Amino acid sequence: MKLEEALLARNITPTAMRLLVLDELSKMKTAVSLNDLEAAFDRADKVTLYRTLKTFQKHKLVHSVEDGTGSVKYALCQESCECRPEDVHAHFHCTRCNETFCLQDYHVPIDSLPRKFVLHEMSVVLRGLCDHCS
Amino acid sequence: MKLEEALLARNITPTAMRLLVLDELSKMKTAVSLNDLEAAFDRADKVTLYRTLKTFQKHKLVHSVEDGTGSVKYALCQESCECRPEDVHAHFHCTRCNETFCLQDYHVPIDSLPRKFVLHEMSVVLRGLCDHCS
DNA sequence: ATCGGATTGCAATGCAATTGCAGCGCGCCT
DNA sequence: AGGCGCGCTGCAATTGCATTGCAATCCGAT
Repeated sequence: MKLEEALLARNITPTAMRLLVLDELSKMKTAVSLNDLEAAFDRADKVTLYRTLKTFQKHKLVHSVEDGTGSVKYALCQESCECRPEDVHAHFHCTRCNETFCLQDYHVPIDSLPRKFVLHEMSVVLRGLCDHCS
Repeated sequence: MKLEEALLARNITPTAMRLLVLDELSKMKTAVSLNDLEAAFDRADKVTLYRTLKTFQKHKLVHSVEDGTGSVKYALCQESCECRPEDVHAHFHCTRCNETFCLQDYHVPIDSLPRKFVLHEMSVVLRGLCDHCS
């Protein structure tokens, strides 16, 4: 099955829980918070979901965004993603509907860092109104 | 006095506390957290410092960064700053010394947002090693 | 069948941000 | 000069999210 393959491809041992979480995430159109994810399940322990996301993140299956709402949001990575700075896309947080979107093809040019600064990761968050709310 | 003028220019009524905070901030070379600021004073209430920063921020005397450490950092705005997206500069968080720098002249081009998305603010955080730590 | 490491669930903790309330100071009005 | 009101300050307490410890459970390998 496709979901299981995705886990294996990232060296994550597939468990029932993880498959369910991955399934949910793949249905999500926006980046979701831990609470959002919990709400998508009838009964699932929040900490387990938390750790599942952490595992996914460690293996680069999902990436996280701090969109300024105080709670971290998570979204699936693209298949080719290695979460290197050049892989990073921007995120857009709508201050009206409170959704956070992955702007997959909004990449940020990385040039002219000050001398001797070494870049490992980057995060770009835009805020405003999304297409539905503007 | 110069500090007092700065407050007045931003329509902030100058108080002893605020002058002290502004003085401290102007000495800081990096963006600082509430805890950092508190540590710079012998005895000052954290909540007062918190509210002072909030006031400064509302009046665009300081801007804030969420650098991913979990605690918000604050730094003085440039004189001309209105905190509009085009005023925004990037921030660099060194994962080794844990300092967060304002990259005053690292601006981010804002082009090609998806249709009907309206941009109000933006935040760009780079992570890696600073010049001292690399 | 058994063993051991990984996974899950539940309880509890840590920490930063935020709010409520009381006291205080300072300017303003009479 | 006295009194009022508003904003500022300090202290106590609460909220909410992230994170950890521990016990129970599952699953694959021997």
